Amino acid sequence: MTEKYTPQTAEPHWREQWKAQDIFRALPPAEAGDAPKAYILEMFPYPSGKAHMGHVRNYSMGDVVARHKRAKGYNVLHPMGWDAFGMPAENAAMERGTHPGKWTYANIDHMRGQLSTLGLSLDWSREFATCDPEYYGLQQAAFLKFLDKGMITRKSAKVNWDPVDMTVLANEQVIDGKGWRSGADVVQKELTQWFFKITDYADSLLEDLNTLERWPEKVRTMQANWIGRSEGLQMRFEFAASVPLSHEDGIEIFTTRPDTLFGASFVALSPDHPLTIELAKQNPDLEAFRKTCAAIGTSEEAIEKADKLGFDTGLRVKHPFDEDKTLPVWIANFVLMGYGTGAIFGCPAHDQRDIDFARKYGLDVQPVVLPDGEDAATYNVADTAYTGEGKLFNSGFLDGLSKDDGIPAAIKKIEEMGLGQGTVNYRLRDWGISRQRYWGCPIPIIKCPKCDMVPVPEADLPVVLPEDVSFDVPGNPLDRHPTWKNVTCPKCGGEAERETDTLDTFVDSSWYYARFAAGVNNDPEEAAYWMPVDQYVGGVEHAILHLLYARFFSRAMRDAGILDLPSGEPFAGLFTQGMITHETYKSEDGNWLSPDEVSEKDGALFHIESGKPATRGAIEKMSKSKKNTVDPTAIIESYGADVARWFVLSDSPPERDVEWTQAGAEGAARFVKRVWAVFDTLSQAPRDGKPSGDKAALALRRVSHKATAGIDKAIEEFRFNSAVATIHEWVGALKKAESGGEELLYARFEGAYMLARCLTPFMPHLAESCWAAIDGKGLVSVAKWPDIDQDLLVENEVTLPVQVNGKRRGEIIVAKDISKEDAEAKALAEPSVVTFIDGKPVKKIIVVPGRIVNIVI
RNA sequence: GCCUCUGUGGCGGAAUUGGUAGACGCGACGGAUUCAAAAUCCGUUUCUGGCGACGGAGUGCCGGUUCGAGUCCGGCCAGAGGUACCA
Repeated sequence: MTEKYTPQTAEPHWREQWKAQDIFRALPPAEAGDAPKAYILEMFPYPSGKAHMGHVRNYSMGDVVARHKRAKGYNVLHPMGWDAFGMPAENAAMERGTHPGKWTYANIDHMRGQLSTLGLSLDWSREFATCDPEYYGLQQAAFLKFLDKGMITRKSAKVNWDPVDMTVLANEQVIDGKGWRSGADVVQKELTQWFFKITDYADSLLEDLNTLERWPEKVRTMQANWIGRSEGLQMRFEFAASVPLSHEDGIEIFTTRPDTLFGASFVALSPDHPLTIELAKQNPDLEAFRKTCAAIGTSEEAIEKADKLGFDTGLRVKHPFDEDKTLPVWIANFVLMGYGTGAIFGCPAHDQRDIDFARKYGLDVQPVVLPDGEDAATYNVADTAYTGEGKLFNSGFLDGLSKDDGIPAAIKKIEEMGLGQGTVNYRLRDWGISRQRYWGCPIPIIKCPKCDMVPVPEADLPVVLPEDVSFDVPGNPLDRHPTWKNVTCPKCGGEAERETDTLDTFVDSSWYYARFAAGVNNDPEEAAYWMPVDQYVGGVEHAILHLLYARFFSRAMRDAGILDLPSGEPFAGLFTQGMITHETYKSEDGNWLSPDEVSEKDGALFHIESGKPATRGAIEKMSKSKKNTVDPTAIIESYGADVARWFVLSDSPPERDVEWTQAGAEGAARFVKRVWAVFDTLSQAPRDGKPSGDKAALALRRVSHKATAGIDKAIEEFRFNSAVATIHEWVGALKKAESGGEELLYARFEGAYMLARCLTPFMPHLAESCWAAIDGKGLVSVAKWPDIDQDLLVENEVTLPVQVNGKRRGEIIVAKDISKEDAEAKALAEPSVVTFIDGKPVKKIIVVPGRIVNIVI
């Protein structure tokens, strides 16, 4: 041992070197030469205050990919910025009286400091925050372009309204129907709001999922289901008797199961259907029913999980195929206004929600699909709807048809009758972007009593948020700001008001990747060069909303002529990572305790400070409220950034959750020492050598070359935990080879020379120190990935397991290319196998070359 | 509720295309070193029967396909993520 490795001094040293030599700056297209480009991006953080271990994991993974690409000769863009608008800043303003901007920028400064200690190979020159006026000004310009191109519309939508705080609440701020601060009953309020017409892109967003080969299958499936394209029938049920209503023609419904029309037993309207509203004006009981439904909430989850509620309007409609039959019209809380026409027909026998409803309110249940093997005379449906395949019966002209044939037949008939037509429907709704909040991007619109909605002239952009606001009074400060709000109309010069709503923060994160790509000069050509992102990395919780919005926005930017991206797809490769979890503890009185406030004595847990008993809770996602967060800074200070990085990349596969443990961190620290010990003994090692016949040397060289190939592949396939395991084995092999002949020592040096470079993506600081210890040229962070001798990867002998009736009974060592016959013969001669065959006749022998021999008796 | 995913030793997990289940790490246990400890190094470690040789069982549960299933199919159970105003 010559020198001890101390991360506390080595890590800052190397970071200074990287900074001084500016090695992580992406080259402009003109300087890149033949190097292919690689745009590596991790989802940028919300500056909530402190970086957490989830950030460490996310950015460590991205950094592995970025550093690996760089070593493979790519021109890499790996930027970082801040998703800086959002509710927590306003909450902080209300709680502490600071300005949201001040709070946000202070957080950014702190978190930038934390992230920079991780040794990430980031190009900081492109950094921005979405709350920078330069950024949101461009966003406002894009908004106006979209408006001009007809991609934006205004319509009414519901919000959660807190009548005490006089403010709009997010769904997560509504707890059991009450406002989180005021505790008041939340009511629903209709507001006219701005919408991006994402539904115009529904087909493109759905179809192009097929082109995203480097996206996880599950994300594509989730998005496809979210878009929810379904072919069906939109048709009218005519009223049985004429009614004094504006909807005198009847009720338009949408169905995906027109084949079951003969099983219809009711028609149901959404509580928000225009007809419902009209009827409620004449009927106080119905109005009361609507209020009951509204109290359930606006989230899909709340509506779907609520008990089925119905209200009989007393109206009746005609069955389209049976003149003698009429159906009752109900209002039902499970019918969503946002989907289809806001009205359905109910076929209880073949739809679970319909049967729940029918059983509750005593409505008819008429089966019309007969499962195979059932008797038409006796078949019935109890409380579980039958949704499977079968033959239609009790269905007039549809009798005997399958579901797939019955659907077009029913549609054809309805079309001939002039009652409706086959249509395509989407679950996807337009994207509501208006928020009644201060800390967001102002919508660049001026509301003029004469000219209506007037875009802010381009020369007046950005519309900057006013600084002089207070949060003493609830509600949106923009709404009561005297000078900012009141302006003159750019069109007529008359008195007018600004739109005081701001944009949904999802808008900010829907195009930041393009802003990074465009570089400091916001050059469209540079954006075209870097786009699309080659590898995007982030949490799986964004699988639907953020990723769908970003896919929409890049298409909209393309079609508005803002971004040159023919495919419209922003992310060519996507990886979704799991969360970091940690153990939780609770005190006697049920309060959360941080794990280091708890100790164990004689098998019992207790709170150190009070001495009172404590209990261990579940292992959960790290969160402040559960007091189970681990501060990355403390870890970095005591163990070094490499240890933190190594830990979050070890053990768990990247897509799965990983539990933070103290023991795991210590294990990582121990490994750093082991690696250093290998390099520390190499200063005297021979630098030159030749491949030779020395057995031990050859074996070690095989290990090194195989490991390098394995790590290379593992990184490309996002199996960092496998790469870590391989590095462990490799270091173990190098360590064992400490003494030996000249040839072995050379093989050891060669291995170390390769290892330093393979280690760089994972533990870049340690790798630099190792590289320096063996006189590597320059910085290892810019060294090329090691070359591999392919000959060393091939084994010529393999061990084949031999099974008898599928159970492993022995093994044989054979040449790699042994013939089936020889393998059979050798397997049959193996003594342990012979015992099990026990003289019985062999029925069959399966030989899978290079894999296995199975003898069936 | 609905959509998606996950489930393997004491723990995190590995297992290529259906082909030796438990790589690698953590922990635990035993040993070496040490006056002692820390650190380090070596060994054992799925459960179970057996002194042993060697068996039996085993990848959330129930069933199926196959020469062969952690992997494929059907049905359950449990947990996680999303559910359109958290980011």
